[in-house]
Amino acid sequence: MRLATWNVNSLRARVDRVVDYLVREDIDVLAMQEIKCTPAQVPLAAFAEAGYEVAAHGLNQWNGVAIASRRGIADVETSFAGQPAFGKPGQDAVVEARALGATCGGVRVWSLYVPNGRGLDDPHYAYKLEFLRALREAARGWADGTTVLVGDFNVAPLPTDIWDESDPSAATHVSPESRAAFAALAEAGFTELSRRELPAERTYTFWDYTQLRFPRNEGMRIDFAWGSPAVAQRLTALSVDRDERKGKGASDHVPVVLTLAEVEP
DNA sequence: ATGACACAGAAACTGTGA
Repeated sequence: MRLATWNVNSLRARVDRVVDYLVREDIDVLAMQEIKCTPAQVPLAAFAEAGYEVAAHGLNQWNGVAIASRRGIADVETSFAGQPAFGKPGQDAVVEARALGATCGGVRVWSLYVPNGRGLDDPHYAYKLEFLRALREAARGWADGTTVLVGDFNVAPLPTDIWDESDPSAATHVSPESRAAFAALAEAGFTELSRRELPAERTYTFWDYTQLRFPRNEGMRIDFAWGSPAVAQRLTALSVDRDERKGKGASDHVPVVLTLAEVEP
């Protein structure tokens, strides 16, 4: 099975590129983040013509997560137990569209969009840390299954995962608290699968649209795949599809794709 | 060349992203 994760930065703006990618790269399951639309607005026909079903969760133009699969898509959940809510002061807090679980081809897939954090003194930062803490607690109950947690974690775990650790726009991605909250997912029994498969230096999954960040390869590695032991055992390959950042109409993130050995039925 | 922000929704700008 080939399973990918991709922050698409608007599914409606990117659907042609996304479906082209699925077909060209022979992807079975794609977890998407930042679809920026409601389920009713998802361009289902383009996926269906290519043989994919889609489950989506989106409340408005912000955030939004989805999974496309040609291996079936069952038991959809639109949040995890304990997932925190967020709201501006004076507004009701809402559990945002940042997690979608579904079972595809025998693998429990969670498409995750961890809050950015915005700034170290912003309430959004506490929300980010709480989201990662709650995810860790929920994940303890998933570790004995065939489960992957994939998506945009908005954390650059190591100094080598960012072109410049002093970039002020990435303060919430490199803070000790964010890095500790990310690393603590291992306490739930999961393993981050990309680390041993990718070169350590300057292997990024995101490049800002501005300031020639992509041609200069000034990016961040913030999209990851955590696997339960059953998934980690089946991993045969993992790569970053850097070419998807090229050209007009690209997302600012690229896909991370995993190949899992098939199990005998 | 891999190239100089993009998206959505509301309203001709603002919020958000990282």
